Amino acid sequence: MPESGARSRNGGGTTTSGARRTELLAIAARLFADKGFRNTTVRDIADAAGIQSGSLYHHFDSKESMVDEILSVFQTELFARYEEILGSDDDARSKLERAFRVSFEAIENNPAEVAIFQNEADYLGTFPRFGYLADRNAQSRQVWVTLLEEGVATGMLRDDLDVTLTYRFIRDTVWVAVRWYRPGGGLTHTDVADQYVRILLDGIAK
Amino acid sequence: MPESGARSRNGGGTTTSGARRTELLAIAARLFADKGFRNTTVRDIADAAGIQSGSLYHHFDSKESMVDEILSVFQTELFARYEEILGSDDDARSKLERAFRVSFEAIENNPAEVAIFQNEADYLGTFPRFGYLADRNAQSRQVWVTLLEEGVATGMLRDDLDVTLTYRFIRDTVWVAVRWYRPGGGLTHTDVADQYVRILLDGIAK
DNA sequence: TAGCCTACCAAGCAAATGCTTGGTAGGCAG
DNA sequence: CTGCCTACCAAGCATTTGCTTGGTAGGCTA
Repeated sequence: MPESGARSRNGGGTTTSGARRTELLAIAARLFADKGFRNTTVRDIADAAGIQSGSLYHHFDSKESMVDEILSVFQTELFARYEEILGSDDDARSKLERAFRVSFEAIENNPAEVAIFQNEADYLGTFPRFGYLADRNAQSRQVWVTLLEEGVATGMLRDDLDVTLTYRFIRDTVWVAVRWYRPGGGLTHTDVADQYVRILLDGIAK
Repeated sequence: MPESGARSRNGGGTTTSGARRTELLAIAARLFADKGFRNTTVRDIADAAGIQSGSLYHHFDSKESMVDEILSVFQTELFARYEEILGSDDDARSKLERAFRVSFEAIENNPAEVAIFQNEADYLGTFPRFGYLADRNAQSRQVWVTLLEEGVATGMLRDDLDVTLTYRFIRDTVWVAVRWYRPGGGLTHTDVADQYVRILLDGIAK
C-alpha cells in the first residue's frame, strides 16, 4: 500500500507542515521551556491546545520529535547569523558587539527555544538523534573563540586574556539572561546587550 | 500512644539523624543535581544506595523532604558566610572579592546543592513548604546590591552603574559556572574567582 | 459524487511513578 | 533473656506516563 502523492504527509502518517502544526509546536515550546521537557506531558500540551493527547500523534511521531523540530529549526536560523558576522569585514570590536546583539535578539524573539536549549541540551544530547546539539555547541565555541582571538590579535583585547575561560564567561552570561529577561519589560534587549558589552569590555571599576 | 524517649525518631516513624541518613542525602543530592528533582525517581536513589525504594521511607517522609533538607542545610551555611562579609570592616573591593570567593568555594565544595538550587528553585518555590527559597533569593540580592552600592559610594565603582542589572550579571555569571566547573580539573576555584573578578572589575578590553 | 485529505475524539494499554504495608534480622541496654 | 532500636526487604496499590487503535466529520478536487 504505497503512499500516493500526498504533499504534507510522511510514511508514518503524521503531517510535516501546516499552520496547526506550527501552532502546536509553539505551544509545546512554551511548556518545554517553562516546565522542562521531561516534566511536560503530552496531555499538558494537548490541554493547552484544546485537543486530546492522542490527537497530537496525528501531527508528530513522538514528544521527542517535537523538541527536535523546535531546536533544529531555531538553531539553523541562529547560526546563520553568527556565520554572517564571522564572514563580515567589520573590525573585531564591531563583530563582538554584533554577536552580543544577535544573541540577545534570540532571547527576545525565541525565549522558549533558548531556554529549552539551555536546560535540556545535556539530557537530549545523550540520544544519537540529538547529536547535532553537541555539534552546535562546538560551533558556538568556535565562533566566540575566533572573535576573541581576533580581538587579541588586533590589540583590542588584553594580551593576557584566557580565551577559553572568557568564552565560557560570555556564553554563560549571555544565555542565562533568558531566565530573567522578559520582552516588554523596562529593559529592551538592546539595552541589555549594550550594558553587558560595556561591562564585559570595560568592567565595572572606575 | 505518645512517643517515648527515642532520640532519632520523629512522630512519623522516620529517622532525623544518623550516618546512613547523611549518606543517602548525598546520594540523592547528586542525582537531583544530575537529572533534576522531578526526573529522579525514588527507585533511582534506592538503586544508587543499594537498597529497595521502600526502605528510603524509613529515613525520610517523602522525596520532597529530601530536597528540603539538602537545600536548607546548604543555604544556612552559605548565607552565614555572606553575612560575615557584609558585617566586616574590609573596604568595598575586598568585600566584593571575598563574596566571589565564597561563591566559588560553594561551587567547589557543594556542586550538587548549588546545581539543585539553580535548577529547581523556581519549581519548588511554588510549594508553601519551600517559601524560604524566595527569602534566600531576596537575601542574596540584598547582599550583592549592598556591596555594589558601597562600591559606588566609595568611588571604587563607576558612578553610572545600573546596580540592579549588575547584580543579575554577577549572580548569573557566578552560579552558572557550576555547569562546567569540575573540582580537580586544570583550574582551581580560586583561579576562576580571580579571573572572574578581574574581568568584572576591569573588563577584557585593553 | 467518489475519493482522498486534514484534524480530531474516545478508549485503552503497558510501563513507570511515589508511597504504603507488614514483616525480618542484627545489635545493644537493662 | 527481654525489649526496643536501626536498617532494611518484598509485595503491591493508585495514579500518571507516552503512545496506539479504530473511528468520525468536514472540506477540496477530479
